[in-house]
Amino acid sequence: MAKKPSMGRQKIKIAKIEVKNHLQVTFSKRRSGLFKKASELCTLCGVEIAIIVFSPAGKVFSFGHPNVELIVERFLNLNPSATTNSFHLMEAQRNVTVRELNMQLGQILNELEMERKRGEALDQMRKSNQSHYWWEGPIDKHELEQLQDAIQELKKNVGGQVAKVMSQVATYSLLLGPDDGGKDGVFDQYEIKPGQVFVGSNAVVGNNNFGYCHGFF
Amino acid sequence: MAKKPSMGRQKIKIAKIEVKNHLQVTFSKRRSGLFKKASELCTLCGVEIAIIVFSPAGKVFSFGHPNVELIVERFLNLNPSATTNSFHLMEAQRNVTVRELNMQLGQILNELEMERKRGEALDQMRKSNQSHYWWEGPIDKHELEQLQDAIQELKKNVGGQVAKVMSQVATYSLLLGPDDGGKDGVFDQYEIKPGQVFVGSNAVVGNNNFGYCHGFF
DNA sequence: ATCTATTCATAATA
DNA sequence: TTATTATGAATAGAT
Repeated sequence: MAKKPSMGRQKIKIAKIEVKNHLQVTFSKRRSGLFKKASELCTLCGVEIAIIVFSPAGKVFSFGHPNVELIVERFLNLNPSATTNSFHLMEAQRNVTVRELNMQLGQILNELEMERKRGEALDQMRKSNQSHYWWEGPIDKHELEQLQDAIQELKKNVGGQVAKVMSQVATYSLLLGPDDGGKDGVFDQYEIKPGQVFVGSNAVVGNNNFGYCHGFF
Repeated sequence: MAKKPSMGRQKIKIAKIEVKNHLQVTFSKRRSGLFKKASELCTLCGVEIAIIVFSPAGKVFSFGHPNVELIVERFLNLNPSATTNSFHLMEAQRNVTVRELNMQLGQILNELEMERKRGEALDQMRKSNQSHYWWEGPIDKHELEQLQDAIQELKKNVGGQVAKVMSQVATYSLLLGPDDGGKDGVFDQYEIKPGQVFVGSNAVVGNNNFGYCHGFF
């Protein structure tokens, strides 16, 4: 039997591999190689990495330390640009605004409740005024004072609340800008079948323990 | 001059490099190597990749083809779990909240309107009593009308915003599908200084043209 | 950043 | 997919 000396690794041109089968093999090998390099970088340098790969076959492979989501989240938060950006900014802003609006609404409701109760006094008064000349009788001045105070309060408090709310709304509008209609969700042309989940690492030299990985090896 | 035969590449243990300077050098080299591998994988296999690296120094480096955001977005959309998920939950809750806020607003506005009318009645009453009673206050119809206008404005503006927000949220929820509980936002311990932007690729063998890259080399 | 001597990754093949 | 092996590439250490 003659030896069959493999040609060993041959130099290749970095260009799209056309032979499907060949491509699949190369993809598999290089993907695992890439993930291994990533894990080594994590361990050696104590960095945090996320890698997401969409294969032409429509599979998703990902590697992440400590996990993809965490890193992606961080990236999106501190990278206010493009699509992501408007979305996240909006999120944050809306969050704040809604919360505050809610609080103020609560206050307003309280004010209204108070006003309504005092308003009852007005009703009573008017009723009694119908039956006789109110300015002649021993009118309950106290009630009227209360009512006046109530109105003043309403004006002060509710008016203030409204002003606050309005200014917030104005700010909100400013931040959001003139309703860009906002595009939502991006969709890919692939048929997506999530890769299997892989937890921990094997086949990785060293004592790495990377928590999260899709389609590793 | 005697030759100085370098030891060449030495085998290293895959473990955290402690010598800071050394670590920095290794990080730099391996990061560029990783990105190069990634770009080659893109070209060879026609895949789409995003890599995000948080250095211990708090810098962010990223590589993406066609760009990081697109891929990350896609990943999050088809991977509604963990962190991502908190978004959904938050969205849903907010959806409810906004809806309720809207209702409350409506009610409040109605009630304010009623109170306003009552206030007018009081005003009339007070006017007729003007000459007789000292407790006349500085409350007048005009001010109440201003308040009404303010409320009207509020209704218009806030109402519009709420409607927009709600429709967006609804669309978002639909796209993302049903929620399944999740943890909340994550924050990192690093001081973040975004890396420099790099567009295009150099030092990459072949004719790759990757559109987006942070801190490449 | 540059230079080797080495280790490591992987193309070809089975 | 896994294994083999000869070779191309990446890189640790030093400059």
